[in-house]
Amino acid sequence: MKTVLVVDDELKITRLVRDYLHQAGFSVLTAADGQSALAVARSEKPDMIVLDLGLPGLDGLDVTRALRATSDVPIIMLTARTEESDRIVGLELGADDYLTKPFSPKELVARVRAVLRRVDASVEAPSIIRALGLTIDSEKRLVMVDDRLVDLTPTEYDLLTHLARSPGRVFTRAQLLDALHGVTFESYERAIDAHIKNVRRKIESDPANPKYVLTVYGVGYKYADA
Amino acid sequence: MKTVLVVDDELKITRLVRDYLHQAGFSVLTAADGQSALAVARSEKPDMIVLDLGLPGLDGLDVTRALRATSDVPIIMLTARTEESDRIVGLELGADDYLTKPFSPKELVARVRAVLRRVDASVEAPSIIRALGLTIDSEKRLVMVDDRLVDLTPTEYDLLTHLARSPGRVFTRAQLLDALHGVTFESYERAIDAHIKNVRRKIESDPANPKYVLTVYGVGYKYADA
DNA sequence: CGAGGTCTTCACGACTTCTCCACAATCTCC
DNA sequence: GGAGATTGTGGAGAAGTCGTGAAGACCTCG
Repeated sequence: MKTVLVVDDELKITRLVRDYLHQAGFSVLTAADGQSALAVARSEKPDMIVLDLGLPGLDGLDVTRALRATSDVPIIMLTARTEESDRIVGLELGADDYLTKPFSPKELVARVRAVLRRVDASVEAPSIIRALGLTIDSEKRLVMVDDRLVDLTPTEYDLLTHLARSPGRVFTRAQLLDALHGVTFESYERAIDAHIKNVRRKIESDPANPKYVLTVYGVGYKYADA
Repeated sequence: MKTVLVVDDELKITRLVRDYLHQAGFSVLTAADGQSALAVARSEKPDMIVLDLGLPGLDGLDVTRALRATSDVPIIMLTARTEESDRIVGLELGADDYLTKPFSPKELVARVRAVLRRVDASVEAPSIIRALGLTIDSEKRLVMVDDRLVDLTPTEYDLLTHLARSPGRVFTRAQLLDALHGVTFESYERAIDAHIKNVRRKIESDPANPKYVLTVYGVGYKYADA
């Protein structure tokens, strides 16, 4: 799966973009300023970066320059309509595409796909996930367990989908919270347990001996892989 | 594969643009003056035309007029920064986008893609949609529910059509706003709720228990699929 | 510039879901 | 088997979400 780093100081925008990209099947990281963008880019090595030019402190052009010194990760720039000269400088620095704000998120997803396709041909997100007895249709947001349709709340759905996308992979509670809320929030990790309980009650025939959503003692949870 | 005709009298520019478009996977034709541009456009029927306005002899606006008489091939205009009035005339004549010189070739490629995507998307849409009890004739913009003709406002019509084109698929409010206006922030997502309410009042026999336009709690809305 | 229709925004109540807690059950390791 | 840590679980209150009527902003056309 491809990872996209989204950098913008407006929470509303990062959230919107994250949701769209996530629904399009990308794994999404976010950062709100230039410093942390560079840090995340270096440690996580995303497959592409969506970068707002108008950042406080280290701005988007600085970030582009810093990145380009060591990497040719594809970059899509977001610019306010008035920053035409910035845009041109950005393209000269090696950005791959740009969008002016306000922009359509659908358009952004299309551009992200287009840029990634240019780099690597295999970028189509499967909208149907199958794992053991489970089938998830992410367009319709339907979950079937052994051909039985299950009714899940939004959080339960997101949690189960996240686990089932990577069967066998173990997630900590912190990672799952992050997947549900985007930001690693100061919050009660054991809220995850409550959602796990509810998911199990709905999909497991014997919730006390789960077949699908398994506990990894001392670490977290995973979806079964065989 | 899509074919693009590039018209410019400066060889340096046609060559640069040709290379970039070619690398982006397009087949490229070139012409250096208005006369030959028209000739090539007629014989080769390119999928889109990139046209410099400042041509010797028959200029870009003349070419646009001549083309528009018989075809609606998408046109992207290239203009010098000073020719603002030309640009406006060009857009009125039916150009699809424009770029001012000097421009970044990457940017041009992005625009070519965007314009082609727009055109393709509108071609795919079938003109009559049937879904459950609903029939939509998108040429006449008529909606029938159980053989009863319903009078919808433009926004209501667009909203319902968007939902009904993909029965069962869940749309977020942001996606629906995007579909209605192409933009999603700078705007109140719950405006969608108001339109949903109005649509339901017009098409549902019991708006409090809708059969067609359904709420997906915590996510958005969908059109029923079974 | 005014009238009619349309769209956006707001505020409130009804409802659903999430979070958090306390305690019980279970697991790990010695 | 026992001690300590970790996880399961029911339930209550907090937080979030949706439906709705009403008010005003915003067209658009005569």
